[in-house]
Amino acid sequence: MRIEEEIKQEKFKNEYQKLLVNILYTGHWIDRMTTRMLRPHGLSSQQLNVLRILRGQKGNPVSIKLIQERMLDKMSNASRLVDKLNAKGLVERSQSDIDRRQVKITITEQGLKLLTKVDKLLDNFEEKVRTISKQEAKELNDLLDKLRG
Amino acid sequence: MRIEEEIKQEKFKNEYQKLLVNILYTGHWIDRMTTRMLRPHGLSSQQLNVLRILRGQKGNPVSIKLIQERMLDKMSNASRLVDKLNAKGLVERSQSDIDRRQVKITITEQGLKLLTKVDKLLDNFEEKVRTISKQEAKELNDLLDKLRG
DNA sequence: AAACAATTAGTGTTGTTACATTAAATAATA
DNA sequence: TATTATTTAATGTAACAACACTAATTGTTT
Repeated sequence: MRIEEEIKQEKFKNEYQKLLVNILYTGHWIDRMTTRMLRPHGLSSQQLNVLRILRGQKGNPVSIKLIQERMLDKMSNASRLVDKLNAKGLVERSQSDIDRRQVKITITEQGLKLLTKVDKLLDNFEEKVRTISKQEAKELNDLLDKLRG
Repeated sequence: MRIEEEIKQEKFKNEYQKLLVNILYTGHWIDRMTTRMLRPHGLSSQQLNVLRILRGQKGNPVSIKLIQERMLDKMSNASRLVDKLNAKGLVERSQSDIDRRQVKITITEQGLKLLTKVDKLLDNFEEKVRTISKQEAKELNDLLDKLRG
């Protein structure tokens, strides 16, 4: 559906302004979809992001700082997100021996299990997005990268 | 900058998953930029969105429902946003005569003035985005529309 | 007309985000 | 070594978002 119809605005100042709106809108759209899929499992999309980062480290403990750097939304409070995941038993925290400022976070078995379950759901969403070809997806990726300069 | 570098993740499951992440990331990026530009003027990006919708109606009074439909983020509380704008003297509200459930919102002179000031700032941001060609911007727009199905 | 359904705005609540600030530990420098 | 700067994590705060729910009004059906 054209962005003009989605937000019922037929005219934009130019193609660039329309693009900014379109990216924002599509981002919200993706966020909304994934949030809804995650809710029944008690996860927010940011929490999922953290879990995936931890899994990406193959069980190696990871500092809050590293999580922050890798997050989609860098300004969010990794500390508090980890708190919540910890309360649910999905991650564990321990003190670092080398640097006592640092905290080491690892994903638990339970966390990994939840991830695999949730991944399947999100695969379904990804399927829906395959209305564009692989080549087009690559073009989009390149253009977005270029856009951010 | 490539998305891989931005979030320090070198591998994605496939081009589609990368695309979802890339759109989310770029959306946040745009949001962050505009939020920062607006802050000195005491506006949030959602509030700006509402003001622009009102301006688009050329002074005609508009219901909360219409605002909601046209907003980028449809689930947000148009009521409360209008409250804030009203408190700042940027919009006015009155009761509708035909349907007493409805409320009519109009943008004030002050609101229009603020908008033109802020528009200039945002034009600067738009300039930054012109690293891609007009043709590429159009391609991006079309692909995003196609993606959402 | 009466009963029921739908629409419209507003509110209560919970969680999240952005940003500033603090506290503790470590690194760098005089 | 003592002092200062930097790094790391945590927290306080204000604003915003998502969703469910309520109240008032209007529309529809019998």
